[in-house]
Parts: sequence; structure tokens; C-alpha cells
Amino acid sequence: MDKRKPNLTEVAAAAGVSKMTASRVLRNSGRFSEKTRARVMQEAARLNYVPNRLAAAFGSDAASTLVGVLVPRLSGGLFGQVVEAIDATLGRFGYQTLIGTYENRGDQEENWLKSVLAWRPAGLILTGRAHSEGTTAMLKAATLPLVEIWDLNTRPMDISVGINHFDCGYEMGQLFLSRGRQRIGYVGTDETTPGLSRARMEGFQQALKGTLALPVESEILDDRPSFYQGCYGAQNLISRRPDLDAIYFQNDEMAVGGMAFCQSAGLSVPGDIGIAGWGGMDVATVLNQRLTTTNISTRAVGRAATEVLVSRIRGDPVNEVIEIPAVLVPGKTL
Amino acid sequence: MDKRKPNLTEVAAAAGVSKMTASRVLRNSGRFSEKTRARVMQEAARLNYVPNRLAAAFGSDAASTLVGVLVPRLSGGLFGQVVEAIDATLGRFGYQTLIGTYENRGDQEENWLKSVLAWRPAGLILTGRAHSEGTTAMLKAATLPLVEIWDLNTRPMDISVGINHFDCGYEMGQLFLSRGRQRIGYVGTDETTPGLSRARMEGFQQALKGTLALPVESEILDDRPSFYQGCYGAQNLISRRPDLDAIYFQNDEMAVGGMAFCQSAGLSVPGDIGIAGWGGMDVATVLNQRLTTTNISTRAVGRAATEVLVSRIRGDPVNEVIEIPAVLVPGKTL
DNA sequence: TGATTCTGCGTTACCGGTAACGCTCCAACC
DNA sequence: GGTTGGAGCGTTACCGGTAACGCAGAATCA
Repeated sequence: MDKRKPNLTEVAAAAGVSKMTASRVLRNSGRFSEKTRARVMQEAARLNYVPNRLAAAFGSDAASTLVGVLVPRLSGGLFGQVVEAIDATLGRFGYQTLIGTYENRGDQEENWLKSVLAWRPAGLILTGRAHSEGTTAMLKAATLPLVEIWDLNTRPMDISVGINHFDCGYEMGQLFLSRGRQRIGYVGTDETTPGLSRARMEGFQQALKGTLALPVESEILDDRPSFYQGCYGAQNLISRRPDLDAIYFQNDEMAVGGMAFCQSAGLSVPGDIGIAGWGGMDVATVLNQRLTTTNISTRAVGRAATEVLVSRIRGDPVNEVIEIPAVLVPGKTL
Repeated sequence: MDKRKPNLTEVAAAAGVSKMTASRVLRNSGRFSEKTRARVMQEAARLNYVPNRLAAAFGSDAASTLVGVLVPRLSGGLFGQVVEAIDATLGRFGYQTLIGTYENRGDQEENWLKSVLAWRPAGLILTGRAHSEGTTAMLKAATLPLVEIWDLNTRPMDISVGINHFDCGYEMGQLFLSRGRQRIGYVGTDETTPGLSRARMEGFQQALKGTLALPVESEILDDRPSFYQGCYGAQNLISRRPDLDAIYFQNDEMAVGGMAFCQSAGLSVPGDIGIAGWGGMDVATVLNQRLTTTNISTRAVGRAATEVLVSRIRGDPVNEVIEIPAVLVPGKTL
């Protein structure tokens, strides 16, 4: 038995019309009579016709309905939520999500980009605004709709949808000061793509600069952010500077890890030491104190990025810099 | 300036060879001289040639290098890790990942499948073994390499790579008994795709059947598993049956939420009530007691699924049922 | 009533690769 | 010296759609 999929020609023949008419009916473009439409649709259904997007995307100069999405990782953290929102929104507009992760391997970004561009995608969504030279060159040459997300970039290559991380850090720094904290530490990780969280630390430091508070003592770990890293980082920091009275963590996951360490070390929070995180992650709900953090709407980032990308693909006018608000939520840990 | 991408013909012309020779060189297939190879590669690089996979996949009867991957969600839980592993492994073999999520919308699976099959993917990786009628019909008609993951299926449509959830539950049930627990509850969620976690509950019940323990009191929530749901489920269950002496949660995230509720309700764990989860999730490390749970290697699932899929695509012989071991880790909470 | 427009549909050419096949050399061999 | 075979490369046809254009007949209009 021949298992080959039926193609448009066969559907058209079965319906007694030309290929082109069948194509028009199936795409609902151009003009045709209701009677013709019904016949074509019926035959397509009867034959289990599956349109070949490969041929469609290839044959027309219009780009494909593929959109490349690149994030550092999918597990833990917030990127999984972002990608979920992107995928759901792209789906609504009839696009498909071609995913890529580059966890701890910056060079992967370039390889991924090469293989994705080969599919002539309709657009791209990349995380972070720092790219390698090769990446930048390829993106410039490709001249396709491109959204850089997560880190707000006021002068994006094309479009930027993100959070003002510097301000997040700055605001949190001010909160630390208003709580009377003086000997302050920061625990973060050194991600391959800088800028992803660094701006937050810089804003934080900026807020404390020129105040009575001592310079921020930083512990930068060489791994992805996680509970362990938060716990470990807090331990390192406190053993180096036992007089610390507050720590700002790169994200809530790490902050929760830090809390765990403090608890095991017999330090009371916020009495002996203040703790704050970032991201408004679900994980913080396990604490019996509300964590001081900055809430981010990851869904909003994903949705806004996708919607603006689709607008650009369609040639509609778009706002090229879209800031997603972040809200500092004072909890009980600082 | 014309921004059009150079195509193979232009590369070939620049190198002074025919299109076909250039194609052979770039794919490293067939025979050509070293001199020719060097010239073609040089011109391709100079012109920033990006091969058009659309045309390649379309033109040859060989399928594309796209692989469709469908999971319930990417955030929280373990699927993000699985997809990461799949994507990384697919990348090593030169395939691209076309992702889809169907969180709480079973009908999405069918829509997604339709749009993905239109790309004539080289293979598919689906989560769970329960599919709608329409889905099953489409899969049968498509006759492409297909791996069902997560839930081990001894009679898979094509290939199954997963965990024996029934055994996980059964083993855990035995542990509950050996710890002397008698009045036992279960808290889980009602996912759109059954089978994803239900087998675990069934195994658990099976272990307790015919013993002195009372029938399991179940609380099945109508949402995705999360801290909140764990907390909420525990509360419901305990208010209904205050004499419960142990609860089995669908996963660690929920178990941690349950722990939080018990703590706030003044119940000591494992003294007043025993707690166990499933999955070996990172989140459990925030507890100051080690959680009793079953460890799963999500990376192993993703990697094994991908490797066996690639083998099947290449036509190599494969093992059609691959069980990924799960290890019960007795902690301090039961 | 003739000119004009619109509707519905068919014809043709083409997208950018790859498979299949064939041709031309040149070396090796009997 | 003629035959053989393989290396190296070109020619042709084709994948399954879609854009562009054309054309007949019906509807509309002056």
C-alpha cells in the first residue's frame, strides 16, 4: 500500500478544479464560489490532506511561519514561563516555535542561529542584548524581524521588549538603605551572556554609592543560578564577611537557598540579616515569611514580545522599545 | 542595495563550478577534488551563503531536520529539563526542535500536531501515551518515527521511553506501610492527559489494598501541580480527614507546599503526619528535612528519547521500549 | 445596447535545492 | 593498444506549492 501523503494536485483533481483554485480555497485567499469551496474542503478532508508548509514557504517569497526563539535555559528560573507565553501567543497567530537553548555555551548561540536562519524564519526572539561578533554580523545580514527580550535595550538592533534591570537593582538598593542596612552583600552568577543580570547588580551598587553603607561585597559564582548556588554563595560571603547585615540575591531561587543557609547557621531573618531576591518566583511561597523581591510578569514579556514581532512581520508600525514593568514587593525578609 | 541572500547558483558561479558540484561540496557528499572543495567553501564564506533548508528538505524526498516535541508545559515541574536535554541532544545530531505546549487544553495537541506535520518533520517526541482519537489517526497516517516519553508504554505506537509510574507508586505505598502509616491520603491534579500521573496513584493504591491501612483518601485538584495546589490540597484533605497520618503528593513541588501547610497548622512532620513526593525536584532542597521522594533523571529521559529517535530516523535497529529507572529515596519526612 | 467591471477559475513560470543519470577524462590492467 | 573502471563534474527533471497574469462569462452601468 502506498502511504504517500496526498498533495494539492490530487485534492484538486478529486474536486474537479485546478491546483490553483484548490490552493486558494485552502488558504481562503482570492475568490471562489461557495460551491467550489465546499467541494474542495470535502475532498481535502476525505483524503486526509496535510498541506506541505515546506513547499508553501519555499515556493512563495513570503517567509515561513517559523519563529526562532533562543533562551539560556528552560528549566528553573523564569525562561520556561516566557517561552510558554511566546509559544502560546505564536500559536494563536499561526506561527511555530523553533526553540534553542545555549546554557553555558555562548558559542552555541552562533551555531543555533546558523541552523535556524537556514529555515528562513519569519522572525527571531533572542534573550539578552549582548551577542558575539559573528552573531551580530549574521543578524545584520539577515535583516529579519528580531525581538531582543528580557533586558531592555533602548537602542535595540530591531525591537526590544524587556525589564529595566538597572532600575530594579537601584530601587532595591534604596530599600536596603531605608531599612538601615549598612554592610551589604550581593550573590549572583556569572552567566555567559552578560547583561542578563549584571545591570541589576550595577543599579544596586549605584544606589549605595556615596552613602554611609560600605561598598557591596560581591560573590559571583560560576554556574547557573539555583538553590545550591544561593546557599553556597551566602555561606562564602558570610564566612568572608561575618558582619554582613543584608544580602541581595540575583533571583528568588538563590535567595531561598540563602535563607536556608542562614536558618541552618542560626541567623535570624530579617533580624540578624536581611534578604532580598528578584523575579517573584513561585518557589518563594515555600518560605513562611514573605520574601522581599521584585515581581516580574514573565507572561507579559513573552506575550508582548510575540505580539510586537507579529506586527513587525506583518509590516505594521510598532513601538521599538517596550518596557515591561517590574514591581518591588517589600516582604518580611528585609 | 539588494539584501537578497545569495543562493547556491551564485556560489557555484563564483567558484566556477556547477550548482550540483557546489551542492556536493557543501553537503560533503559524493566526489570532488580538494581544489574544488576549497574554492567552493571559500566563495560560500565570502558571499555569506546560508543554505536554504526549506528548499533542501522540500526538494529531496528525505524528510527535514525538524523534530516536533510536545510537552504539557515548560515552566515548573520537570518538563523544562526534559526539553533542554532533548534540544541539546538533537542539536548534536543536526536536528532542530519544533516545540509545542498544550497546558490544560487537550484539543491543542491536535492543532499543534496538524501544523507540525505540515512541516514534514523527521520525527516526533510526544509526552504521555494517551492521545485523542484525531491525534491517533493522524499519527497512524503519518507513519513517521515517533517517541512517546514520560509514561512507559509497553505497547507503544512506535517507541516508548519512560518511567514506570505504577511501580513508583507501588514502591512508595510499601514504604508508607513499612513506616506504619494507616490512614493515608493522596493529593494530585487532574491533568488533561490522563496517564501522566494517574498510574502512580493507582500503583500506590494497589500497594495498600488488602492491608490494614484504610483506603486512600484522594484529593484531586483541577489545576496544574504547584506549591499552592499542594498547600491547598493538603488543607482540604486534612480538614476532611483530620486523622490522616500520611500524604503522598503527585510531585515534590506539591509536597513542599503540603509541608508548608502542615507547618502552619502546627503538625509535625514526620511525627504527626508523613509526607512524600515524587520527582526529586530541586525545590525540595529548601526544606530543612530531606524529603522522601522518588528520583528521576529527566536528562536521561530526554537524551535516551532523542538518541533512539535519531536511530529510528536513520533506520538503525532500536529497542522500542526503554525504561528509565526511578529510585525511591527515603528521606526524613515519612 | 454597448462598454465596463467584476467574479471565478485556469495556465504558466518559478522558488532553490537534490536525485538520478550521463559524460569525459585518465590511470590501471590484461 | 584496447578495455575497463572510477573519479570528477555537468545536465536534466522534479519536489508541491504560490504569484502573476489571462480569459470567459455574468453583472452592472451609462
